[in-house]
Amino acid sequence: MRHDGHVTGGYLKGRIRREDIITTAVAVYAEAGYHGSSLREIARRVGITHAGLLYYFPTKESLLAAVLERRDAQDTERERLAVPPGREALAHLVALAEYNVRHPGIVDVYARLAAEAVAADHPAHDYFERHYRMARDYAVASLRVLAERQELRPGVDPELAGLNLVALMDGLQVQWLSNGGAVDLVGALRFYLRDLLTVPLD
Amino acid sequence: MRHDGHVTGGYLKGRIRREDIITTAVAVYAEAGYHGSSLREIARRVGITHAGLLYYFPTKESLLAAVLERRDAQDTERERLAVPPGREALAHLVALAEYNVRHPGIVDVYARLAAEAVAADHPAHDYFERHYRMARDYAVASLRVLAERQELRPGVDPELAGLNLVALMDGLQVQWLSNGGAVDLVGALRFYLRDLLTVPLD
DNA sequence: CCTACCGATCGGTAGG
DNA sequence: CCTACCGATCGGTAGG
Repeated sequence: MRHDGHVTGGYLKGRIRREDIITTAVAVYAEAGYHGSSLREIARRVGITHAGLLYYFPTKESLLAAVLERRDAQDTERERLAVPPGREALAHLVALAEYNVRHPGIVDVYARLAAEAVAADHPAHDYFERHYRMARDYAVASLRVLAERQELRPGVDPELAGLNLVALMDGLQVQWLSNGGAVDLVGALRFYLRDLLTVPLD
Repeated sequence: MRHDGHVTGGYLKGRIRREDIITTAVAVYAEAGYHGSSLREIARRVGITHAGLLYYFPTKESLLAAVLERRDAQDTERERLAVPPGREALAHLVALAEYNVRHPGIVDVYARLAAEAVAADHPAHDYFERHYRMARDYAVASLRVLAERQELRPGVDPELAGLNLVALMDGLQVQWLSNGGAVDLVGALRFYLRDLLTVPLD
């Protein structure tokens, strides 16, 4: 208990401050990318100095790592990716796209970082390589399940269609961002999936 | 004629130097993006100082504009985009993808710039918005032509399939770049088109 | 968490 | 095209 009557709660204030910094970093990354963002700008929005920020995250890279970790945790939580591959998983994919369309900031960071991280020496390169591989495997596995149940249109290769599904979502996001949301991202995704299946998703 | 016997050719040397600078800029953009590139690094590779580079391109932005202009000119030349929308146009798209796969550097610049230019205040923003719109219109028009000839699989909406085609090419490029070419970009594109048509492309 | 600082790098300009 | 410079900004550190 401090003399002003407030309880600091041990490390609680520190954890809140860390979360605050991460949230702010996401917003700044969305505007300027990772390389284009400065610790000073992020710190300014949080209300501390850039040296103060470095007290919580010792390097610029460690802050990026924290941003990516939190994103993974949130995705897993929200979409309950524990859902086994299959029809329900594809429905979740559409739900995720719908969520993203309502939260352009998230899409923005992601698209920007993914493109930056194409460079092999980018600090997020391995993260995105892993992320894409997992997304592809999940999509392919889901389509394989449908194929076994004869719910996939004849001639559709689960391997290639799964790769295309992930690529399509990515490409649609970039176009959707580029022209300020005029592209019907969710409609195009639904069309692709409906066209692939013999039994509609919903 | 100079005393060393060489002919400078009036403005020829200048034009060659300009081309040299643009070519070098493309390579550096591919490695570091636009914002991440410095005039000093580009100038160093060309063998002049950054102040010397600014003699040819007065600002960093004007160099970017020159890069994009040359890319457009080359695309139009190589793929003879004068080809009217239709079956042949789609075949050209596959040929372009095959060409790109053999020239990763070009894909790299493009993917990086497109993602950077998502930001409304990026100097290449308008360029990419225009580029995407033209690509979409061209794809949609081509699919409409096929639809009239009953060469499109029933149920395929030319509007959505055209949007998806452009998005797919973009998304495939990013994944292909991310994992060092292990993704079968051309195969996936061919599969998508074959699946769309009732009469094979080739 | 802050003040104060470091070395490095940036785009651009002056003046030739 | 170059030398020499400017003001601004960067990530990171010392020392408290």
